[in-house]
Amino acid sequence: MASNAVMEETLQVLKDHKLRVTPQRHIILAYLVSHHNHPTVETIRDGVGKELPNVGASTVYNTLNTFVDHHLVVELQNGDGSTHYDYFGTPHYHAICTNCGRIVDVTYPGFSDTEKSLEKKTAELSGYMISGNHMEVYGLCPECQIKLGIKNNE
Amino acid sequence: MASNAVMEETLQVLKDHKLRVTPQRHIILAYLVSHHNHPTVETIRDGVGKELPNVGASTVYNTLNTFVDHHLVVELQNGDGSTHYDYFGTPHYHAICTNCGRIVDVTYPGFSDTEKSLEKKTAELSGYMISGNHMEVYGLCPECQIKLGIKNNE
DNA sequence: TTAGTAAGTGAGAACCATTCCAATGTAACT
DNA sequence: AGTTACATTGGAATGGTTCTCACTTACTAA
Ligand SMILES: [Mn+2]
Ligand SMILES: [Mn+2]
Ligand SMILES: [Zn+2]
Ligand SMILES: [Zn+2]
Repeated sequence: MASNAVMEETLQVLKDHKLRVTPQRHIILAYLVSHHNHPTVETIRDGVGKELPNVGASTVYNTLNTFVDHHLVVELQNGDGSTHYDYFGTPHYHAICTNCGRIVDVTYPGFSDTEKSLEKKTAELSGYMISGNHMEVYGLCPECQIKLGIKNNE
Repeated sequence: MASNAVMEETLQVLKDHKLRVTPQRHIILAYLVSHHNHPTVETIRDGVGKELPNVGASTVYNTLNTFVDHHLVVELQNGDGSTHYDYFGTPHYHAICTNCGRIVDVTYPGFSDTEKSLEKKTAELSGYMISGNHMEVYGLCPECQIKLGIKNNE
């Protein structure tokens, strides 16, 4: 469940974006703000089951699509067939395990400069009017390295 | 249709990867090598219709998945609902139009260094054993800028 | 405070890209 | 040429996402 502070913060975020404040939107956004597990729609429905026992799947999809349109949330595919969602409060990118699908956040000092530089170069070379980017790095997560016998469990 | 040189090149690529050389694989790979339009499965089936009039959809999917497994081809989503495929002979990344879905190739001198640096930092920070990355930049393509009245058609 | 209204919700049907299946065909090796 | 493991095919199945529409609700302007 989301803390009082998170509920206030998300209420303000919805208002700032001129989105109608419905219980569904408020609770789903609060869930995303307080969980960084890159959940699927199914995971989100389970996660908000206490507060929204009868929320429709279409409502969750509609809500998330609205958040994506307003750039509050980003979509991620990790190859397991369903879309994952991520509240994007602070800039970061993702490392995705090619074996188990685990998604972890990554950032480092200077990442923002790398990003800006990539966008600037892209604008010059392509003529596109840039609005954003996605960077993902693929590999085996530490657990899968052990599981597959590639790295010893020290 | 693919040139003789492309047919020889792709034949060798299949052999190098120890893939059985079937007409379907040979022709589909040749199509991808000689078309940089980031086609969907439907586009590919149309494109090889002359040489493979009765190719099954499942064969195209199987073939492409095999190529992806062997890192010959990468998958791209541009939000239009179906997957796009790209022969990845030379490293580059993509600018994707958020309005019409157009995908264009981008690269610049030093891009490879940016990539390597990102992968190295990611390995250090996440513990993942890195095998690759995807970088995408989003924005409005020049045509859509004009179409939407954001840029004047000079 | 109270309509009035545009927008959001929910259950289920529909959609459709992709995968699965079982039968048939074939590339590669001997 | 014979063997065999693998590839191809068309059709059925799958399943994540969108659509439909009757109902409800959050905002707004008297
Ligand atoms: Mn994240
Ligand atoms: Mn490309
Ligand atoms: Zn893993
Ligand atoms: Zn465009």
